[in-house]
Amino acid sequence: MSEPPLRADARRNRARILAAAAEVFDEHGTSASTEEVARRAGVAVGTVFRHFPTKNDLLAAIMKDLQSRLTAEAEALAAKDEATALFTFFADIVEHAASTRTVIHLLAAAGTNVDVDRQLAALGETLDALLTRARKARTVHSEVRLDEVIALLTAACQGTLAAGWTPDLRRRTVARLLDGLRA
Amino acid sequence: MSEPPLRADARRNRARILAAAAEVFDEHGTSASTEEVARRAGVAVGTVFRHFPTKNDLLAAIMKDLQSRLTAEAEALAAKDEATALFTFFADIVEHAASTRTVIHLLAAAGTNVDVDRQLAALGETLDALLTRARKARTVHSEVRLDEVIALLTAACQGTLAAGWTPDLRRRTVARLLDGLRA
DNA sequence: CAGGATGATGAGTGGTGACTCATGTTAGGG
DNA sequence: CCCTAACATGAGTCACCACTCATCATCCTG
Repeated sequence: MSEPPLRADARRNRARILAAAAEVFDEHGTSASTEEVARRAGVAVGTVFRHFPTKNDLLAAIMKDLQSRLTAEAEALAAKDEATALFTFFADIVEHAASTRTVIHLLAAAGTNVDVDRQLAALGETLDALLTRARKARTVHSEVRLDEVIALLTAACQGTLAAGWTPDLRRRTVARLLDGLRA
Repeated sequence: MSEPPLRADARRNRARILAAAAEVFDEHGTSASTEEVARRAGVAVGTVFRHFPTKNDLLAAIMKDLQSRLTAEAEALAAKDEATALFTFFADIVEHAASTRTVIHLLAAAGTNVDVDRQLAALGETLDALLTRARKARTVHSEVRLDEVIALLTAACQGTLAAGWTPDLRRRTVARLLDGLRA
C-alpha cells in the first residue's frame, strides 16, 4: 500500500511541478501543454510524467488541493453565520472561478473523469451541509434542492470565464442568481 | 463586391457541407475535425476548404443561420404574448442548447471571434426588444439589465451542456434562474 | 566515500488536425 | 460537341502534443 519515501530531490521537484501546473492551468486552461508545465517548473517533461503518469493524474492532484481549500473555506463561513454561509460561499466560488480556470474544470468535468468525480462528490457534501443550515435558518427557498444549487454554481462559473464577464457584471449576475434561491 | 454565380455542383456541395457541419458540430462540439465534416458531407477535405478558407469561417456561416432562426422565434413569441415572451424565449434557448452545442459556441465566443461577435450583437438586440416589452408589462424586475440577461442565458447554456444536466434538473434550474428575474 | 538504486534528462515516437497544391474531373457557354 | 475555366480530389506538409526510453546524474545507505 504505502510506497517507499521519495528522495529529497524528487520531493522538491514534485512540489515545483504541482505549483507550476496550478499556475499554467489557471492561466491557459486545462488544454495547456505538459511541456509548458515542465518549463515553468524548471524541469524536463520526463520528470513530470515520472511523477504523474498521465496529464489527467496531474489535473486530479491539483483538483484535490483545490477541493480541500474550498471545503475549509465553507466550514469557516458556516462557523461565522449559518444563515448566509451558503450565499457567501456561492459568491466566493464564482469570484474564485473568475481568476482560476481550474475551478471550472472541477465543476464541469463531472462524469468524464473518475478522479474528478470524487472531488466533486466531496464538494457536493460541503454544499449540502450549507444548504441544510440555510434551510433551518429559512434564508433559502424551501423547495430548492442540492442539485439545483450545484447546477447554478456550475453555470455561473462557466459563464464568468467563458464569456469574460466584467467584475461588475459578475456581481450583478450572481446577485440575480441568488435572488432566485432566497426564501 | 458580388462574386460570379457558383457552378451547379459547387452550390450543391456548399449546401451539403453546411448541413454536415451543423450536424457534426452539434454532436461533437466545435473541436470536431474538418475531416469528419467532409466525410459526413460525402466530399473531400479540399472541397470544404475551398468553400470555407478556415474552420472559423465555416463556424461563422453556421452561427449566422442559427442566429436568424432564433431571432425569428423571438419575434413569433413576442407577437403571441409580450409579457412572457422573454421568459419563454430564455427557456427555449436553453432547451435548444441541451441538444445542439452550436448555441453554446455562439453565446460563449464573445470577444474571441469577430464574425461571431456580429451574430451575438444581433441576438442581443432581439433580447433587448423582449426585455423592453417585459418591463412595460411589469413582469420583469425593474432593475434587471440586458447584460445580466445575456450573462444568465450564457451561464445556463454552458451549464446544461458542460455538466450534462438531466431534462428535469434543467427545467428546475431554469425556473430558479427566471425567479431571480421576475418582478 | 563507494556503489547500487532511485530519479532526471530530452530527443524521439506516434497520433491528430488544420490547411495546401499538383493533378484529374466536370459544367456549361459558344 | 468541345474546350476551358471552375471545381473536386486526397496525399502530403507543418505544427502540436501526450507519452517513452536509453542514457546520464544524484542521493543516500552501509
